[in-house]
Amino acid sequence: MALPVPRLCCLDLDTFFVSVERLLDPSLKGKPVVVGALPGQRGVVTSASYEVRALGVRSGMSVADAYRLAPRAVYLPTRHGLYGDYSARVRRIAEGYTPVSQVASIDEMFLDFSGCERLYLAPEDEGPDATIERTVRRLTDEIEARVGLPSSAGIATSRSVAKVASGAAKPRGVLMVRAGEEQSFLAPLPVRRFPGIGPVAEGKLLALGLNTLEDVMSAPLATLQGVLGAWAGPLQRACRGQGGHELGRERPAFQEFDPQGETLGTISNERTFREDILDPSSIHAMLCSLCERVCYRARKRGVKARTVTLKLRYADFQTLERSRTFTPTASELEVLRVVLELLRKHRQRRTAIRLLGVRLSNLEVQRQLTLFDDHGPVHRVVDGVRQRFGYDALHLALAQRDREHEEP
DNA sequence: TCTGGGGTCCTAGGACCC
DNA sequence: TCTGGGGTCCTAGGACCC
Repeated sequence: MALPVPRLCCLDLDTFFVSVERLLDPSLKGKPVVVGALPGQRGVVTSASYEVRALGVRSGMSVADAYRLAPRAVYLPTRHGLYGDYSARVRRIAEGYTPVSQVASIDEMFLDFSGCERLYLAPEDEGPDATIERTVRRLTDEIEARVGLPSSAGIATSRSVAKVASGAAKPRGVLMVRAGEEQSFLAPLPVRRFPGIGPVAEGKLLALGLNTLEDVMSAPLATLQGVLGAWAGPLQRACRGQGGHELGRERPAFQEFDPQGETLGTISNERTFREDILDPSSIHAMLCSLCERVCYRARKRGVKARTVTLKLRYADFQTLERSRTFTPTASELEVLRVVLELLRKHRQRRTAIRLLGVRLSNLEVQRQLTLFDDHGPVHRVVDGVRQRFGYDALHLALAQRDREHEEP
């Protein structure tokens, strides 16, 4: 008896931020829309409608560049905090379809339909592939009907091929790459389309004359290793459609949740100034505000950080990060003290500053709270007020000043 | 009018310990 | 007077993703 064919599905919302903005303002439908920042502001495109993509606008490019290509488009600021609820609604629908799923980002998730063929079998289906394909189509239809958001999906035997397929299916498409057809599907595509190959790896491959994924599949392994190092082998196997778990970047997909192995990740906030600054009080106020923000998030998650990192970007874009590890904390005053020390010690140039950031890492779950062993009465009161009246209800006095530097 | 903000993962060198 | 490795932690930086 043949082994069951794995059926991984990558579900991806089409032009997600633009689609949500259109949901809230239907007059945007059919219009060229760029989400990112207003023209004249510092920012990059975070979502571009198909109308502006036709003009060459791509997510990631500066809004200034986008404006040159599409001056008549509607420009909207990215409203972080608005999109999460829509993402969660989509997730809940999708999770009703398979027992095993994994969230990859705010607009992308993976579903494992392996072994679900019989669950969804319909009389008209011609084989298990047709059953799964029809089911995924039903899922994207349901998302559109109930949430109002268009999506696309790719189905394949491996995670990375499913991901590439979902991109090829857009917009509003479902594309299945059948077992054994992975290589013929990937072969003609440019190398950059494969997940994990970014601008740097692309440049190296092109310099070797490797332009398509077929070139990568058939290149001698030693050649690939010469430019990509240890990653070459797993990449080549993944390009051949072999295995879904070998890529280092891909955490073992669809594993059981393991609380022991679960990493607590990092918490960071950073901010680009509207204009580069030198004024010490503005710098201080911004750092104060960033420390407040990350510590508030840490306390909400019930974690303390052992490592604090300061990020500093000068006007000419030179960027450095300096960190220090010490006893765990989630107190903004302690974090601020460290951050100011790092700044004093490592800020060598008098060049104006473009961006400041604060990151908490090496996170630890807090010990069991007792009456006298939490973050202290001040934090309890502050966090309580914020819970009721919103984050901006209270700030350290110094942080106030920096609010004048933030975008409206 | 160049270049956001939130992440993950990997590498590499040095310190330190056994 | 010379000379190990292995393991772990810390720091800095870079590639990549959405």
